Amino acid sequence: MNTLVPLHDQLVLGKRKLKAIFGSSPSRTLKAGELLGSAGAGEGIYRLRAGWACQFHDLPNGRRPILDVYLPADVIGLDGGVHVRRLEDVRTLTAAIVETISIENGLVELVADRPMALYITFLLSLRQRRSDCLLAAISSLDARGRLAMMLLDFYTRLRRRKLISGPNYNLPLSQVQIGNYLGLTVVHINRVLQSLRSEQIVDFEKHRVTILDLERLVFMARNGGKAISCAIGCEPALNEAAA
Amino acid sequence: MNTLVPLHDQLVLGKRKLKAIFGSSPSRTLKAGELLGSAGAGEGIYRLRAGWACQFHDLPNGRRPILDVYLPADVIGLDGGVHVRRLEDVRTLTAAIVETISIENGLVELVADRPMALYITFLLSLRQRRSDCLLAAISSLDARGRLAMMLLDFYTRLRRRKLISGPNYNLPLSQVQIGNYLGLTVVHINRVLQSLRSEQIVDFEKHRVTILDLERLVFMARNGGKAISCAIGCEPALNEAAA
DNA sequence: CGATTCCTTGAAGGTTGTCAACGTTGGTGG
DNA sequence: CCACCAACGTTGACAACCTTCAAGGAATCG
Repeated sequence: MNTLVPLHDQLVLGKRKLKAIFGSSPSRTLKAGELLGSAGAGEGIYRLRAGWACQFHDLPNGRRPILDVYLPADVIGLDGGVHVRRLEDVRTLTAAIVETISIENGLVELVADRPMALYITFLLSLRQRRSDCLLAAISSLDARGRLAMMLLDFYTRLRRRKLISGPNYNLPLSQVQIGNYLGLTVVHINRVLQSLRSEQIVDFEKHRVTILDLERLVFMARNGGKAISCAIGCEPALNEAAA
Repeated sequence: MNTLVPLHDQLVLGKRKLKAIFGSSPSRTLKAGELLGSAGAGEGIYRLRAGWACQFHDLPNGRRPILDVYLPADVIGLDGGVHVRRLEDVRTLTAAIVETISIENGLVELVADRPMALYITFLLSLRQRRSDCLLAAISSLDARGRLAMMLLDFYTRLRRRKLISGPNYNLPLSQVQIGNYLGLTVVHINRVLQSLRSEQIVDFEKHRVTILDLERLVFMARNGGKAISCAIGCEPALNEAAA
């Protein structure tokens, strides 16, 4: 544990460096629904200066589940920087400003710097962690639990970045897209959203989320929708390591 | 694309270096069901020289979904190498031999070498890709599709590493664990497995998988269980970029 | 041999999907 | 300004997939 502080310092340094590189990179303004990798053939590395984006995964099935949702300040495309093939595509959900590192071997150069290499592995593990949480939620929570998880996730991420301060935020996903993200159908999403509103837990209207009862929302995101009479240890705690 | 070959060379070099480091690291022999990170307090980086392992995610719910399954030669714990907190734990599924890089800041040192840093990001993106596929399967395939996906995934991974050559392999997961991996219950896994056997598609008995009809299995892993009368483009193709 | 875990089977019920229709919204062009 | 269109939201009825509960049998291990 004695080497933990220098590690942290290196991460901070790497973060700063990467930010500087993105800052001096060309930035584009995109409208809602545009592909991030539209221009060139090769994959790039992106950073959302503003706006939301999301990552699809095309199935031969015809379905297009959403694998991840990116918020302002997120870095996109670090995975896949080494791969050749591409099953996914990333699209903006809103109008957005994107900073791009377009060099084909961008990752090769970034990784040459040790703090930045560390920070990149850190970012990759963050994305992995998001996938893990979503996966856990989808495979073991019912619809209400998943919805609660999603709404809380966006809420805490926005809050941590100081993009919001109150109990409400803008969620630029249609109900169809929410369904594709959570592995449910529109119809069901709609019904669950209504029941959540009628129970004064969350309100989602006109792409505007208002959290009415944070405690119950947290509880549902952990335990699923059906009320479980829990004896011990159900005190909701919202602490997340903000490394 | 002109810089692609050197990138590939660097990856090969990084792979070799990492393998060498693991080779000269202490290796332990574990029995089935043991924690990988049992000994020390800090997290380590592991490599399975032999045996299977899997990663759980504890939910306050009481459930323990399985997030990933590791096969021989897989590297474990690169994600989380930077994190402090830990929601997951990794356990062996069989008796196993594990090579360990136990240094608290192992990742910091590894990343200092550029080819190795690149290879590590490559490994991280591989794991991410597995999560993405599993997520896509769980959120948009029915039980038969998910099971087909899983069985095919292990099959191709083992085949690519030349650990098997025929149409059958050893799968050290109980039906309960398969359920936790695919987001289904034991009972249903059991029924679906039986129907797959009765239809001469796959046989799973005594932890032994035998693929009887690869073509139909691939089709189900892509389109789900219910027979869809597809007009065009349903020729199953098993090509995967073996980067 | 006992004990535990695992597999198996049945019946009943619930959460979710499908289908279909209609209302709403927002943008576009005449 | 209005008509049109497309995407999105909403609602109901019904079916299907899957879960839950319960119990008995098989396998594994000390």
